[in-house]
Amino acid sequence: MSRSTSAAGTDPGPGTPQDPGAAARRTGRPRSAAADRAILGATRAALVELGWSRLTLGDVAARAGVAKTTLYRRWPGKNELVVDALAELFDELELPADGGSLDADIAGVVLQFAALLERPEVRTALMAVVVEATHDDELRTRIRRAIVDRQKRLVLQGRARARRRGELAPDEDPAEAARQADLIFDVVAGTVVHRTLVSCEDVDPAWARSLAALVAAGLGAGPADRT
Amino acid sequence: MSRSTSAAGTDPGPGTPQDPGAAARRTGRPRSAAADRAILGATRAALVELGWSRLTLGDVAARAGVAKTTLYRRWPGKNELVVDALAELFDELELPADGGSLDADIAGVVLQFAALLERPEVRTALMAVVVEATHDDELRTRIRRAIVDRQKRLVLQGRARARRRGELAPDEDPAEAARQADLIFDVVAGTVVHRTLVSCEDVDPAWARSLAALVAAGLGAGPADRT
Amino acid sequence: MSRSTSAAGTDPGPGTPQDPGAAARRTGRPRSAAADRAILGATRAALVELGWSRLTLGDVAARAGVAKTTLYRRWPGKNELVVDALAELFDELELPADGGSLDADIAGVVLQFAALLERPEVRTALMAVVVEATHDDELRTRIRRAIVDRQKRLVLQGRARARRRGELAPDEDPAEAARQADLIFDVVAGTVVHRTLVSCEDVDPAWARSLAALVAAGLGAGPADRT
Amino acid sequence: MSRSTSAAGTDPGPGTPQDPGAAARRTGRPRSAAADRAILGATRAALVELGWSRLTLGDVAARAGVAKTTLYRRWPGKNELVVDALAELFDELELPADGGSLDADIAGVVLQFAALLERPEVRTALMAVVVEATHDDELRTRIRRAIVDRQKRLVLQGRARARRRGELAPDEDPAEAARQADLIFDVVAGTVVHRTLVSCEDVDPAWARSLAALVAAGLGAGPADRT
DNA sequence: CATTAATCGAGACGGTACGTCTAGTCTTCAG
DNA sequence: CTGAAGACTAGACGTACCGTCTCGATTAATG
Repeated sequence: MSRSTSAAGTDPGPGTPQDPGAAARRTGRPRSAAADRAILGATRAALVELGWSRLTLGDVAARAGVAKTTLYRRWPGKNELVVDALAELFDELELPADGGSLDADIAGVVLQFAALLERPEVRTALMAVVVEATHDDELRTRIRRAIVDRQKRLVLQGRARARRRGELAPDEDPAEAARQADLIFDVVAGTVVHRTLVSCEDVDPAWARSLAALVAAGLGAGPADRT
Repeated sequence: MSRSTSAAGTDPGPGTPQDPGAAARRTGRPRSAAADRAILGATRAALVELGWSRLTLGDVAARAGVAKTTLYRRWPGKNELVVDALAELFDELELPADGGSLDADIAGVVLQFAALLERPEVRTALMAVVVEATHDDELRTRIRRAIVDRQKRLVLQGRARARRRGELAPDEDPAEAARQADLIFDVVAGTVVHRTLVSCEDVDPAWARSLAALVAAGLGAGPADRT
Repeated sequence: MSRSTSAAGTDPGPGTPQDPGAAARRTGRPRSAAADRAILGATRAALVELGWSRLTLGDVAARAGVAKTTLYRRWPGKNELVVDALAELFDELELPADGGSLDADIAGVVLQFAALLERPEVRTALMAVVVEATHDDELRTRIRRAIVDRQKRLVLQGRARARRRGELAPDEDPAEAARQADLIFDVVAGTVVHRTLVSCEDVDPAWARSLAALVAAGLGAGPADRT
Repeated sequence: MSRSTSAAGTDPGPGTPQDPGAAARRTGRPRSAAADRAILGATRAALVELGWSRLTLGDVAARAGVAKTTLYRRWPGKNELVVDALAELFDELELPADGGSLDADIAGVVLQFAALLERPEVRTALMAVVVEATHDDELRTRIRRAIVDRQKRLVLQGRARARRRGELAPDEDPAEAARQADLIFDVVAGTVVHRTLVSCEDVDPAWARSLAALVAAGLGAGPADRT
């Protein structure tokens, strides 16, 4: 498990774990790590049962066996809490084993991302916090750091793998390459989200292959042996 | 203005204006059409200022100079009201003038859709109601009818135009064709939404052309027989 | 029942009952008189069971079968609510039937006042609101109007009766008379309160006669026939 | 300073200073006497600023520069803390110098007690703890020992002095004498409290003389044999 | 002098009540 | 019957204190 950002909450100040050697929080009773775990777990469970809009922090606290204050000490509100609760799931995203071709790799990423989006807690909450971030800059950067960047990494790794295989030409203009990677990311993630949330249809392997083919073709990736 | 669906709200039964000949509501004071307009306008204004989650119906009623009762007589709740307020904007979507090629047509649709999504009230509210619809079937149909189908029409019209131009082969398998149209729709709409809401970057013509090129290439639309 | 001040609450504005003929509250649903009664009754019941410091407005609302908002619409807080709840009891104070002598009349007043103070809701709450009024001018005037003046009236009536009987000389200096009435009032009320709350002993007729004798002697009241 | 009772607080068991010879607390760091003083002082200061109901122990601790733990180690709660904070002030009560007559002595006591009650911390807190004691027997005894008995002593001393002067007949029936002393105590203390808290008027020497005259007359203290 | 054990500051913890806000309904009067 | 006004029930909100607890760091008196 690689995340180290979240759960530091409202007032991480000096002394959060990723601040080693610093004059960490010396004094007072330390925060309970068990409470952190219980709260994030309870949040996901409540999302599954109630959905985003019926989720209340009082209920989360009760499920976690924790006082409301304990919750508010760590997160400023529902939005931030849910972002961190989701982030723990996105931690597990990894580039699937090499599928042998760009098509196959993309399809693998699509399926993995879709599997995440089909979890009811993600389905109900992911876009909800994105919507909230519309009017909240801090929340937006929190989402970017905790969730978006984690996904984007897969796109970059996949591109690198395809270049190694010779399916994609080496980057000539780095800015252009970044632009293209961003586009791919928006296409893959956006399409999966739209399919799942707006069109309300499941992502099956056939659909994933269609999308992957479309993207790969759009990238002008010839078959690997074309070199 | 072409819509005729909405604004019938809670109690559409007999008596909606477009229900001629029926034993329409005979008696009592008729509902004020001015109130309808004021409410939908106030809803959009409030969305711009407050965003989705801070929007309250009491506030909308106050802005519209209308009693809460009047509002609840027409719409069952915040979700439905906002869908109708957005729908008025989506009414204006039309397939842009023929750009001469599939690429150009797609880019035109992308830009038009992006222009809508960059309006703050749409940005904040569109996905919000979609999220709410996750647990609400009626709302989902309402959104589909008032918003989604209106967009999808553009995709179908664009495909038809491309086939007339000879860029796309005529449909062989109608089911396959529908599946492809759905994919295109998810790709275009999903990517634009993701770019706008998650990546938080504006859609400029260059980006629109990139996306259009990717989609067109993915469709296997060569410059076609035009070569 | 003579009171007409209370229960108008926070925002009596124009239109409270005692503002007849004025452009009274014309519009909107009128406040429920039943709720008023239920709340004040529930307040007294809760005081009896819980005492002042454990009394919570949420509990009062629940007992009254009323929402908390209904309660806060009428009273700004616990202090004011309790003052009005007590005031209804003090409404019933009246000068006892003529006892034939100043002594007897004073003893009657003492007993009547003591009977009120021995009710558990009064015992626990009366001085509590007085204490709160230490830092709250508005509360102080509310107490004065709703409770204190109602008691003081008895002193004035008793003095008048004694003068009619010839036990007390007619007032020569009105200012001096007022000062004396105030002193009597502080002595009678203060002593009974102190006996009841601080010394924690019941007021029996014998004690009442002792106090009455002391006060009457201090007033220099000869027996009535002394004229 | 004569008090030696308080400050033993929660855990007086073995080890309070006045528990000599016992197997007193032998080991460990002794409690800071400075903290005791700081806490009681901070309590009075906070009472002056905030009044009884807004006084919080967290605030007292902060003012005293002390942790909440330190405070709770010594006193079980707000009530007991405030009683001890007030008690330090009542320690200073003494029977004023002989005024030459019962009247004058009573007036002196009245003025002295009134001076105490006009201190804002006493005004707001004295009756507050009495009210709390309504439902708390332990607190009632604590108040009686720390405050009430200290005042009552003055009444007894004053009566003794008056008897020595010949203004009062020697006690015939001790029970009757006790009853009379209690009455006097309730009259003097109760009246002063009522004047100060309920009527909200200052006690000036003229008023004190009026009250003293009334009480002395009621006691049947003629100028006695002095005539 | 080292040990020992209670104290200290700091602050997290589970609770409870607060007073406010919003949702959606109901009740009154005016047109 | 509509519409404005506003009271109504219900319940979540985020905050404030309570009194307890867990830390690491001081201190005296004891050994």
